[in-house]
Amino acid sequence: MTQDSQAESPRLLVMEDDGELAGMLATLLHGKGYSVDVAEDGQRGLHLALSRRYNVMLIDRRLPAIDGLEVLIRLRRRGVTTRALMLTALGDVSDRVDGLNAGADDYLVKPFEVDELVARVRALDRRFLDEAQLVPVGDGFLDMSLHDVELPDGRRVALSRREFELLRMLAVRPGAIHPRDQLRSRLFEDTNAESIVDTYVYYLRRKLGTGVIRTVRGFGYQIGAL
Amino acid sequence: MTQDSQAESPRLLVMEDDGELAGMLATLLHGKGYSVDVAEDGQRGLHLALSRRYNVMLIDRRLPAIDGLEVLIRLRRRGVTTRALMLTALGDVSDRVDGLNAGADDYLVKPFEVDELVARVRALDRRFLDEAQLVPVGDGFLDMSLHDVELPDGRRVALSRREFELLRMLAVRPGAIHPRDQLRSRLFEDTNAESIVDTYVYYLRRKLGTGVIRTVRGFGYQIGAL
DNA sequence: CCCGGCTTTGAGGTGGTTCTGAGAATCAGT
DNA sequence: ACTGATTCTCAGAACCACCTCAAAGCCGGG
Repeated sequence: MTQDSQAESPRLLVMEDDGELAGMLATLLHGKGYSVDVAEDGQRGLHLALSRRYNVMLIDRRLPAIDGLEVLIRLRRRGVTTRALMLTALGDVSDRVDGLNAGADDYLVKPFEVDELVARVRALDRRFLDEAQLVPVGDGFLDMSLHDVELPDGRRVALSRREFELLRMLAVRPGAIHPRDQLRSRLFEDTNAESIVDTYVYYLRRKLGTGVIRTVRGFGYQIGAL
Repeated sequence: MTQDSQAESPRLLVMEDDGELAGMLATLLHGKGYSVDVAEDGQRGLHLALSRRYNVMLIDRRLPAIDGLEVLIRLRRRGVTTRALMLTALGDVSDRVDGLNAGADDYLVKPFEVDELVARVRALDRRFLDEAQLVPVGDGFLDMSLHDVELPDGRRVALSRREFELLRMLAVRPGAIHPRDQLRSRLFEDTNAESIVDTYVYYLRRKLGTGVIRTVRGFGYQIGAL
């Protein structure tokens, strides 16, 4: 599908129910070189944020279907670390505090100045790390668009959807330990088997060699670093 | 104060020329568990930020000697990445944009709500903690994210879950004496053996050497502090 | 509809971890 | 130095996390 997503432009997700404002934001940010998706309610926003990768999300505090704050909480609970800029109504301080505690990286009070919005988005975007096309795993590279791995000897091994998702999760934050429970709830939501993660780690190791994914007994799995 | 406040609590640097406000901030944040240094002008602020390590800096936009914005720019140019929260005067939008472009991670408009300041500082601090964090233990370092210890000779020793929990407990408040009963009730809730803590101290000493954890006979164990 | 790959499930084995207890060593006070 | 209390050492057993892998279920393409 999105073959041409080689486009280097940073991706934004705007969750805003006011169509006019949303359109304005999209136009504005597009003009600044961003690729913008718009979700008009929390439901769609949540879905988009889970299924695609964004550099920054703009989330209106109040949204239909699922409230903006709730969307953010669910995303963070699922391990999504995408930078979030929360848009709040004027004057409600506790709202902002709630947003920050829910995992927002910043917020902006409506109505806001255009300059400022752009500056904030830029600031958050600068902090954005991943979203690379080729992510190093072990001595090879995970190709995000082809869903395969290029090994140091040049061989390419294809990954199944689940294998890819698991490896991506690990690879995006190299060095970090990913608790097995977190991996399980994020990747295998409605699965009963306790050892589903283990099994896929096993599959990956069989394909990539045993040196890539490290087990941290009692905690989880880790990639890269050391 | 006491020289042992080394790695104990998160460290903040407040650059603020209004003595009253500075004092208020220091008291407030100290009450929230932070260790706070105050610089009354840009000169000193710059010097402190360069010579010591802080988790978060609060910088007043306007400062004597060297302007706050200028301080931040110089720090960033020198490669200092410490999170910076800029305090700006009311209503000056371009000021804030300048601040963010200069490398500020966030800003706050004066006058501000106390809750909000704390929430912002917490948010920034959390971001800081996510990036590794090494806590000194003896002559080595406890790596909080990797759950292991880096010894002075470069060797790394892995810790089991319990070993890690115990060592972290001791390491987080260096110099403090941790009563053995307190350790036992917190770490080994449902365990019968009276000497379970002793055993794990033994395991740790075997891995880290005998000089790291000190026994305070009749009371408990202690780490760091001479 | 049938085939082949993907996903899920669970059983069995392995080895590190945790708990337990008991004797040896050490310490503080007399 | 003696003595009782405290701490250290350590090994064995129970436990549990993890690995391996086969088989059954699922789903989509031919």
